Amino acid sequence: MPKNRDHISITERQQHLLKVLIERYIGDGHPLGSRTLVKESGLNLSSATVRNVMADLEDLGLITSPHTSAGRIPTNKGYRLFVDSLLTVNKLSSREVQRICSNIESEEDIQALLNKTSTVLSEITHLAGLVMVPRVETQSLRHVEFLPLSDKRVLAILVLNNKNVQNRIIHTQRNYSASELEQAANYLNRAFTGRDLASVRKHLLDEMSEAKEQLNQLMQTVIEMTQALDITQNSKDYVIAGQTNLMEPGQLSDIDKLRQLFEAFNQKRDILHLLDHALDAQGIQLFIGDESGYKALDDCSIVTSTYEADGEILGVLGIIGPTRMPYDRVIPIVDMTARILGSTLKSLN
Amino acid sequence: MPKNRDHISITERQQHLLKVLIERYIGDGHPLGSRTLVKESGLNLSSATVRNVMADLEDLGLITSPHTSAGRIPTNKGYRLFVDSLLTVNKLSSREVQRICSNIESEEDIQALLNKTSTVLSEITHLAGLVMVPRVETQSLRHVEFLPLSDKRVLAILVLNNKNVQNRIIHTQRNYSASELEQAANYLNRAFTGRDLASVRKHLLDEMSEAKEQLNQLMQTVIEMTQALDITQNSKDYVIAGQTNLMEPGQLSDIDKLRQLFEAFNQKRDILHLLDHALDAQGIQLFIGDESGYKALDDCSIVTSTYEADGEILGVLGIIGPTRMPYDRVIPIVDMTARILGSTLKSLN
DNA sequence: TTTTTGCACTCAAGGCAGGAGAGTGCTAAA
DNA sequence: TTTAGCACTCTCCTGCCTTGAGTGCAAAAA
Repeated sequence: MPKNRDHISITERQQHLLKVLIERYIGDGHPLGSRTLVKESGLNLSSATVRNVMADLEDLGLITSPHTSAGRIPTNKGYRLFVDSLLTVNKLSSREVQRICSNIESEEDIQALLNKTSTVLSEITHLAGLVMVPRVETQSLRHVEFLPLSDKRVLAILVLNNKNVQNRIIHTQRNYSASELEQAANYLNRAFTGRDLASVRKHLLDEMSEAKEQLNQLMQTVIEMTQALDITQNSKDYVIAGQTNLMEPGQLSDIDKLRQLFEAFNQKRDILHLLDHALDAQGIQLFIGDESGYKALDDCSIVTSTYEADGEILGVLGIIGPTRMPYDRVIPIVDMTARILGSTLKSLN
Repeated sequence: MPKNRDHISITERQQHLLKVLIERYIGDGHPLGSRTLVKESGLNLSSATVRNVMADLEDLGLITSPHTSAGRIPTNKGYRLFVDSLLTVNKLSSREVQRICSNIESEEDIQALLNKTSTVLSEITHLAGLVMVPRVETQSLRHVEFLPLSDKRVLAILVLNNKNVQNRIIHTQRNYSASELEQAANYLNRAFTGRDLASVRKHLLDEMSEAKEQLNQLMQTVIEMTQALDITQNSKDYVIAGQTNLMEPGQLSDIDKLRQLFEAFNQKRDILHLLDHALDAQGIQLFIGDESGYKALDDCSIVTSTYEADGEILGVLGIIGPTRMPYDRVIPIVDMTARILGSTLKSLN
């Protein structure tokens, strides 16, 4: 994750002009020339002076020109400096907060909740919304159920808190009868309801490490069912909404880039890696352009925030859009949405 | 569903030339002029004669020219005539059949199975694959489970045959205790396991219509749980794969059209309506261009087939792509995939 | 009557030149 | 350090011309 934190020190004036340039460019997408910039900046300078400043900023790698005589646009490095030290984020209007709340809080099914959150993010920002599903290992067990299938397989159904129902097929050493499985499920339900998955699993694995022969029939069954709790496998996933916003005229115009991006969405792998990274850091995180390290995301920025309940990080959500996006609006929106989702999840238990 | 079946009668020669023109156009995407067409056709005619024929075909609305002096391309009506009476479908090579089989049959989870089927369809045709999830009402009940939630709500979990696990939250008249719900579930499991959902529901509704007071406590609970079986609500869904194939250079090139199409995919509504229509007719169904009746699909053709097991139609699958697609290849692929999915689903029970 | 030949016509696309507009970099003066 | 002046460089648009592919029509040939 190459992040240019090598603290470039630039003068007040350079800062101010860079800020104005980026804000303006984000606004209308046109490269800024010295003439327009000096007018916009409110400074009492000639365009020639501004030209010199711009040349310096270009030397620092903060802005660039698409071609001779076309004005300047920010580079990724420029955006990075901008969001790190120049950006003034507006607080959300209470109307917008209200809008997010009312959309999210009405959902009672967890899948619908995540979908809705993603949709709200995309609609309010006109970008694509991403919501990673809450980490399963932090969720607590509410109920388990096992059904025998043919060929030494068992269908395991886990109900977690938040009405989150998971099911998977596990392969066992031998066939089990319905009543054996029922007993095992009863035992698990009695002993572990309300405990989080990770600790349940750990407890059972510890038990397994004791000499197997000493365990009675029931416990052996229970132990074998433990694999149903191995949620590391397919638990990582995310929900996306509003991809089509990225196809709007003003946005990413190169169809080939767009295709690569959509392929990344479908593959999910790269996006999940990225979200995983964002999960490690608490709070807001930005990936600008190639900072993400994935080629398909080169022309994109991703703004994420972890969401949490009771101080525990449950997952991460955010938006993805072109590098040229209104960061000052997007950042507080992502932040607020994460808070609301966190508290909604909490109240859902 | 406006389908031009007003049997246009055209001469042998017209047919032959139309066939060659369409095949060629599907091949390379360039409009055909009289010169090239006569060479391609193998007929011993001058280009002028062919020009006259082409003029006639244009009058009949079967071909059109994008602009003066640009050769001719098929209209939707032309494609329709082509697939209805001119098309010679190749049988699939056993290698391709093998490819479909080996990909599909290895899946044991129903969701994974549908995803895989969709993916195979898209990969083998280089178009987007669609698979509608099997109609729930034809599936049989394997197991039910009810868990009490707060606020007069109950979480219902239905396990259908095919390892298909569904869950939904239902709102009840009053709060139920865990043991009440357990009894109700036990009753249902004992009485109805193996029967298909529609008949279970009907049976219970009949029972309900009897004077309510006469029912004992247990049966009243059972009756109230019936709503969990009301699967008409959110059961309709489909799986799509390979959308990005439609963004490939040769395919739909207009980004705005593409956006509308992707929006239709996300909305799901229109696509589901269309698939529903295809469900009514047994076997292969084609919608060419605006025949579908949905604006977003104007430049697309959809090839679908119902899939079935034991003579019962379970659902529908197919592909979607530009009107200019290799129908002779696509049709047998869709057909074969439907057969294989049907038999795989059957063996999954 | 059908097919062919010959010819005028149309249109898209590509190449080329010229002008306008926007913007730059450099140098010399303030 | 800032400014003014100026030459220069691009893109973009416009108009113009040419080329090539293809059409439609009418008269001649089969």
